[in-house]
Amino acid sequence: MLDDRKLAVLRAIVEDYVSTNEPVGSKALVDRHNLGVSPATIRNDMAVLEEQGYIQQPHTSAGRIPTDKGYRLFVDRLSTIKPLSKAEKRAIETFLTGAYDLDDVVGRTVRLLAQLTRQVAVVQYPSLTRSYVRHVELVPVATGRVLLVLITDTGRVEQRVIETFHELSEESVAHLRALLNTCLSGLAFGDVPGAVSDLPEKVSPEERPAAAAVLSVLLETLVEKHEEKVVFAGAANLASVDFSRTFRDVLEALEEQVVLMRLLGESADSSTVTVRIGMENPDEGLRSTSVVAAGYGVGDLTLARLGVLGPTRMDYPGTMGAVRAVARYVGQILAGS
Amino acid sequence: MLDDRKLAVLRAIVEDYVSTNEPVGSKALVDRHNLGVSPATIRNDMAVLEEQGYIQQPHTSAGRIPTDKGYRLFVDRLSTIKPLSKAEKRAIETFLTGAYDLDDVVGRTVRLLAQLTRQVAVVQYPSLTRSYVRHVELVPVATGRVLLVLITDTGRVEQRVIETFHELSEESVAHLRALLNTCLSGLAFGDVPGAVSDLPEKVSPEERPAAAAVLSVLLETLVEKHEEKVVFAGAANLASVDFSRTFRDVLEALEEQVVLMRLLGESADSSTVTVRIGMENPDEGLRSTSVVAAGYGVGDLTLARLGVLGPTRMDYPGTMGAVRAVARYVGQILAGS
DNA sequence: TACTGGCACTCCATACTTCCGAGTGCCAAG
DNA sequence: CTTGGCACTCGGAAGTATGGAGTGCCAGTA
Repeated sequence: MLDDRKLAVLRAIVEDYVSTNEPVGSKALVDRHNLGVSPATIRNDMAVLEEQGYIQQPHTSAGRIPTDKGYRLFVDRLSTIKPLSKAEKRAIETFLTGAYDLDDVVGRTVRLLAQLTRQVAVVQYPSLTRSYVRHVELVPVATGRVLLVLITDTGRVEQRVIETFHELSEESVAHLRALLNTCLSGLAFGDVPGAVSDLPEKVSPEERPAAAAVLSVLLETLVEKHEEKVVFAGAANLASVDFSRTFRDVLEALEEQVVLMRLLGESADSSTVTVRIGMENPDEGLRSTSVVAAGYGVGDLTLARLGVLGPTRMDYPGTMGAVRAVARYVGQILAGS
Repeated sequence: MLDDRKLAVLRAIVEDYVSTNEPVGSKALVDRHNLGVSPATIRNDMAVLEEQGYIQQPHTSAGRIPTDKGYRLFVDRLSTIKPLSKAEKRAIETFLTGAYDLDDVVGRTVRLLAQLTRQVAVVQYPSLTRSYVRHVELVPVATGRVLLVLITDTGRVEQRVIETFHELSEESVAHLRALLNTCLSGLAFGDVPGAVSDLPEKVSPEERPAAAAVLSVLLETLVEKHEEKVVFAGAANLASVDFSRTFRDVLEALEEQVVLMRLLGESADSSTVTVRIGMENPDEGLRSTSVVAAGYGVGDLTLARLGVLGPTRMDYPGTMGAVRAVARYVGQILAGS
């Protein structure tokens, strides 16, 4: 259906359009790429490509620009991920080493990715579900209130203030803390719910309501809150691209945690780069953008995802290379700490 | 120099320009505000105001718009802070109650403020220097690495991974932890450096290097890192206003922590609202914006600042009201938890 | 002295027109 | 299947009115 030359034409159109941001015509094509044929031939090919929905013209008698479908074909079959240059790799390394806690790792990563791709970068915090409990700390902060601090083996620290309603003595808190630690230390997060179910029975009756409160918050923290945390950076890079109303929509979408989460999509295999183009995006305001994302984690374990958001008119091979590289390095950093 | 009517004219110009975003002429002025004089008289007044630098015309034969100096006079002498409506107050309350940790409080606050003012909100995390140490936790996370967790009386939790270089036994860690806690619990952060100076001498020689590493990180955490943390929200609100190149500059400035810090300015008395207009801003990219900021804290103690950034053409009374109100509520929330 | 109406003038926006050229589709010939 | 030729389309740039909001100034009035 599409012979080799037509594919070459599509590839050339995508590449030219990405770099010039102007509809590309048949003449310009034969000039810049040495396809050994005349413009008229290219025009025939383009007519076919248009009929099949891979390219379109903004108005009659203008050049062609790729459609979402065209980009999709380009990404799937016509391009290969571009490895980073030596300099870029070095930049990643120097930028990411020296991070001193998880917040810092994530923060640096998102800024790095934004800078590298000159687009908006999005990074999800590593999931807790695959982590192990390293330590649980319970600290009274006021009467009727204790602070629960949860430390994971990946160095992540979670905190919640808990209303116990009943006053708790120092000893009760200490007791509860000891109980929790012996009960939970080393446990995978997923196994925690099962392990604590009988815990209230192990404490004296007057401590029981407080223990129940602590437990309910603990479980809540584990399952609910944390898949959600996502940060982004590089919004300024949006300005250079396209503005108009789109632009406001995109910014609004970016500030919605929920949207941001969906943006990165379902977890695929670690460090496989996935691309979502234009209309393929779930969110309304992002219909004119593309998302390049990859999972990252330690070993085979995908802990979370990170990615880049930009205009559909984007340098896919380069962006995919950057995303893949950063995802790998972050994995290494996490494994090392 | 400027009689009452001229001041009234300036006020009217500011108000009209803010609400319509169009240069305001003499005729429109007498129509909308009932100053009891003719347009010609107003023109004379405007000529004087222009000569003194309070207003200017974008081009000959257009209406006048306020200059930075004009806004300054307006804010200082011609307007009063507008209290929030009942509904808005209720909104603040419902929005801020139910926050479960410091991150959450700050996150909600910044979103609330952005929504309330329809501008970009900026919130600085409460300073640590005025806090007290509630608890110190030391957890080994890998050989040669321990995690230091610092819990404050305001419920803030700080964490850092420390390279100890030497391996530490469980007992050593426990010993160090106990030592730190007895030494530091209840201490004001400012007093910590003095209190720990002789601590390395209290441990056995083989633990000493590790203890030193822990201490140096501890001190670093206390003094350096934390004044810095600032977040913002509502960038989408920038889009509606002015774009052009300015816009990119502003976004870039917002993503720089350092700039963001300077933005809020020096700490004045708690809940006194300060305004910085246009050129008064320290940062290059923000010369066409104004910042309305206030300190917040518990009681007389100013813990940090928060504020709003918008175009110089801004509803100052309303924005100042919102900032002041939010600052107060946040103080209450912090005091309560 | 302070205000007012009148008047000539300025100049920005807007709309309308013209015009160029890049790009197209189609066709007949190689 | 490819190619050169050709008539056609149409968006964007550039030029040209035109209307109206707004100004500054001045002479007249209270």
